[in-house]
Amino acid sequence: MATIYQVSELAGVSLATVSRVMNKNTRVSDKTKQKVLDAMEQLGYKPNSIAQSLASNCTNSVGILVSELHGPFFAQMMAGIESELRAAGKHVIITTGHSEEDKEQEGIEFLISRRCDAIILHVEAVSDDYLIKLSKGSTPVYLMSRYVEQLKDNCISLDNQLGGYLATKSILNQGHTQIAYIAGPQFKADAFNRLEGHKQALTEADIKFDPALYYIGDFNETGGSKGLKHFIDEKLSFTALVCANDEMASGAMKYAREHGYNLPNDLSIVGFDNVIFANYLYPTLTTIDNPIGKMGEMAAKLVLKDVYQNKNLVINRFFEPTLMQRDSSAPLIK
Amino acid sequence: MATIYQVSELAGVSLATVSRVMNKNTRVSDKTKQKVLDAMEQLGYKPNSIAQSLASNCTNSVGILVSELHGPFFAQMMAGIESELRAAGKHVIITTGHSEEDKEQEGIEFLISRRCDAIILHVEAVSDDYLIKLSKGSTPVYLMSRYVEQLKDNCISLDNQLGGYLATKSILNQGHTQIAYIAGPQFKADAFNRLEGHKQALTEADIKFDPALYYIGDFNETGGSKGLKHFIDEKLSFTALVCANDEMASGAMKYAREHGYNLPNDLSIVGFDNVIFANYLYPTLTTIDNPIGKMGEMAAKLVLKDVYQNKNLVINRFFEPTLMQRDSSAPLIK
DNA sequence: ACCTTAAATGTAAGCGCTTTCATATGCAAT
DNA sequence: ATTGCATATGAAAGCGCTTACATTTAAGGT
Repeated sequence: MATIYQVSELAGVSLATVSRVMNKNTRVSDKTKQKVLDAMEQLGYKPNSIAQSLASNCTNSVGILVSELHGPFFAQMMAGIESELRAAGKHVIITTGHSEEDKEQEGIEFLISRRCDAIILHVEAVSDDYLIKLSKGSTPVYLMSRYVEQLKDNCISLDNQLGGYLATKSILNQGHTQIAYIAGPQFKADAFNRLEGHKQALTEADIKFDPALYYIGDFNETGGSKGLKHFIDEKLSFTALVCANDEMASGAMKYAREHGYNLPNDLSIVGFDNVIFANYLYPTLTTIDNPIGKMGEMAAKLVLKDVYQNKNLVINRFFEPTLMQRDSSAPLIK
Repeated sequence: MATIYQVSELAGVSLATVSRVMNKNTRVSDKTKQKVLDAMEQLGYKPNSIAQSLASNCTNSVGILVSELHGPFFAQMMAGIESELRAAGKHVIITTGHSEEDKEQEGIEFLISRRCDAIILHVEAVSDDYLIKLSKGSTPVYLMSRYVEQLKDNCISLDNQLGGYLATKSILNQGHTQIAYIAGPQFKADAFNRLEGHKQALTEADIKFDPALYYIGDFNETGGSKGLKHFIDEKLSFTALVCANDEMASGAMKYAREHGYNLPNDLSIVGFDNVIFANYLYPTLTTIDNPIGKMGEMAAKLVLKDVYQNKNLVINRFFEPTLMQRDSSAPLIK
C-alpha cells in the first residue's frame, strides 16, 4: 500500500505538501496540487487513517453503546446515528451493555480506550454519578433517552411523561375508565416517567390510580403476557390495557387472543415506542411514536457540532412523542 | 492521559520493558513486571490503541457491512458477530450498503481505508468478480449468506435451496397442491435459490411449476401485499402461499385479512427467515428458521481463526435451515 | 534594479507505541 | 577466577502521518 512518502516522491514535492492537499486547510498552488493529485491517482493512494489519527489526535470515530444490537428500538437509533455520521466521513464503533452495570461500564471503557472522539450512550444500569464523573474525562459523552441535569447539554431526550400521558389519555378519550397498566422496570428512567404520565392522565380525569391494576413487567414480550395473566387471574375488571412498550403490548395481545378475547372490542391495548413491527401486529397496535431514529440523527449532529466543529447545525435536545392511533384500541362499547 | 513513557519512568525501566509486560509475549522477570504493573495502576495507564495499531500494523477491528442497520435479520447477524468478537477484545466497525452497488463498494472502501484487519460482508448488489478481485487485496474478506466458488473458504452460507424446499414441502405435506409463490428479487442469490428449492419440491410432488402463480416481490412488506393482490386480481385458484421472506409473508397476511380471508383456513401462508416478529404475528407465522445469528458467530470465529491465529476453533461454513411450523399454515380442508 | 511582504513549500520533530538488535546480567561449568 | 550461555533489559529505528517553524519563491512598490 502506497504511503504519503511515495506520493511525495512521485509528485516531486515534500511530505508536507501532500499532507496539505489532503487536508485542504492550507493553500497550495494549483499546479503543485494537480501534480500531487495525479501521483495519488497513479499510485492508488489511500491515506492510512490510523497514522492520521495518531498524528492528529483525532480518530474520526464515535463510539456507541446500546443495550442490545438486535431489537427494533436500538436498530432505528443506530441507523439514525450511522447515516448522519457516515455522511460526514466518521465511523461508528458499536458495542453493547446488556442493561447490566458492569457490562455497561466495561463497554464504555472499551470505547474510550479505542480513543473514540466522542461516545453516544444508551445506558440504563449505570448511575448518574458515574456518568457525571465520566463526562469529566477527556472523551465527550452524549446520552440518549436519558436526562441528567448536570449533563443536560449532552442529553437527547424524549418526553416520556408526555408519552405516557398521551397513551392513557387516548384511552380515556375513548370512554374507558378501568385501565390496567403494565410498566417497565422502574429503575429505568423512561419506564418511570411513562408511568408518571399515565398517572397524570388519570388524575386529570379524576380517576384514582389503582395499584391493583398496576404490574411491573420486564419490557419483553413475556412481561406483557405475564402482566395480563396476572390481571385476569386476579379477576380484576378493566376494559383497556396500557403497556409501557410495544414488546409487552404484543405479548399481552397474544395472551389475550389465546384466552378468547376479541381485540379490540373486549380489550383495548396501547403500546409505546412504535417499533417497526407494531404495524405488523393484528390488530395493528395503537402506540406512542418514539422518534428514536430522529433522535439518533440529532445525537450525531450534536457530536458533529460540538466535537467536529460543524458550526451551522441546529440542535434540538428534546423530542416529543405522538400518538399513533391504530386498531388495537377502540371506543368503549357500553 | 498517561503514556508508556511515563510508566517506564515511574517504574524505572525502559519503554521496551513496559511494552513487553503489556504484550505478554516475551519473558520479563517477575520483579520488574510487578514494578511496571504497579506503575500502570498508579497512573491509571491505558494503552493508546491507535499507536498500538500503527506500530503493530494490526487495528484489532473488523469491518462489517450490512444492507441496513435496522431490520431484524441484520440485527441478529450483527449481534452474533459482535458478541463473539468483543469477547476476544476486537471491535466492530459497522457500515451500510443499502443493497446498492455503488454504496456497497463505497462502504467496503471505507472499511478498508480504516485499516480493518478483516471485513465481513453481507452484500447483495456487488458482483462476484468484484468480490474476487477485492479478496486479492491485503484485507481478508468474508462473505455472509453468499457463496462464491473461488472464495469458498471465506463464505458462511445457508442452504437456501433446502430452505425453499422445506417451505414448499411442508405445505405439500399438508395436502395443498395449488401453491402460489412470492419470490425475492432474482438478482439476489438467496432469493434465486429459495425459488429453486420451491421448484424442486413441486417437481418431486409431480406438480408443474405454474408461472401464473409466481410473483417477484421486493422482500418488503409491500411486496407481499402486492403479490397477493396480483394473484387475487387474476382470479387464480390457490390454497397456499409461500413467500421468500417473512416481511413479504407478513404483508400478504395483512392483505389477506383485510380482504376477508380467515387464516389459515382460507389460505395457508409460509415465510422464510424466522425473524423475531414472525412469532408476534397473528396467526403466528410458519416459516423457515434462518440461523443468521449463529452464522454471524461463526463468521467471527472464522476471522478469529484465520486472522488472529486463534487455532483451535472449529469452523462450519454451511448452515441448514429448519422448518418452524406455526399457525399460519394448516392442512388443506377439502 | 532593489527591498518588502505575502504566499508557497520544505524541514524536521513529534504522536505513542512495537520490535530488532545490541548489551548487560546472572549462573553453572571449567 | 574464567569462560560460555541463556535470560533479562535497554537503545533506537520506524510505523505513516500532522504541523510548527524555517526557508524559498513570487509579486508589488519604489
